[in-house]
Amino acid sequence: METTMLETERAAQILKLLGDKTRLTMIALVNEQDCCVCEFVEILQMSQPAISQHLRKLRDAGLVKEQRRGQWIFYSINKAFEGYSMIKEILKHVPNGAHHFEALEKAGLRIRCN
Amino acid sequence: METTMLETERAAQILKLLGDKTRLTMIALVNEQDCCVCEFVEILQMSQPAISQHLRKLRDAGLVKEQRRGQWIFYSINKAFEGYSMIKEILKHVPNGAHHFEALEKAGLRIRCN
DNA sequence: TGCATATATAAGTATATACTTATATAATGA
DNA sequence: TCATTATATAAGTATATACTTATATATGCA
Repeated sequence: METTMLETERAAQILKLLGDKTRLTMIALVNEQDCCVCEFVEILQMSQPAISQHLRKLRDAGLVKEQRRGQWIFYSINKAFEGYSMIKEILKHVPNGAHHFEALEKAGLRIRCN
Repeated sequence: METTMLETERAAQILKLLGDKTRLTMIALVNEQDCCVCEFVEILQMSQPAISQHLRKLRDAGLVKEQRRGQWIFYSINKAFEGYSMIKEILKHVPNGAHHFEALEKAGLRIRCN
């Protein structure tokens, strides 16, 4: 696994984005699988505009990508992002996002679209 | 090297502290060697109170330790900090602090005290 | 076409943050 | 003891941040 070096200022920008519980959880989630906005809302128990605003920050900075599938917009982690290797390391120290999806599945709230 | 897991909220707190160029540079510096306040001031070209206030945040959170040596107070990285293993990984992606000390040395501004 | 659902954006607001200047505290050395 | 140096703290301020509520946009479906 390669280690991409970042300028200090660039690294600080990325760390600042991750330095918020909501966004850090979001990244842990998309690191597991693609996730649509309404799923974020359900998992994080926050208002839809609040979720959208966090996602915009992550997308604008390039950490995540968005893709429309029908009426839903799915977010995924951007593996081409220059900070991706640092993010992956950070995520090794943070609880995995998978259990959130399992809980959603149990509650029947997981979106399935093709 | 061990990987200490953190709660998401705790990890976010730490990342937020590192999500500032000044503090991230400070951590990169103390990861190399102990550093006193006037050296931080010289290297970072910021006012002494601004430096002290950043150091207080890092110390209060446990990322760094302080130790008085005569008239100087030296700061060092706290290897016993629960987030230390994550920080070490992050620093692999960030420019090393060593060149700053070399520049100080050249300028004759490095403090030597025992 | 028209309504419902999913998402984004805009505007407003309370709080947090990173500085500034002024001052306090602590150690050194004449 | 007094002046100097190193550092911390306090108070003030401008800006950034993370929400809120209201509204706009886009898709799907009857």
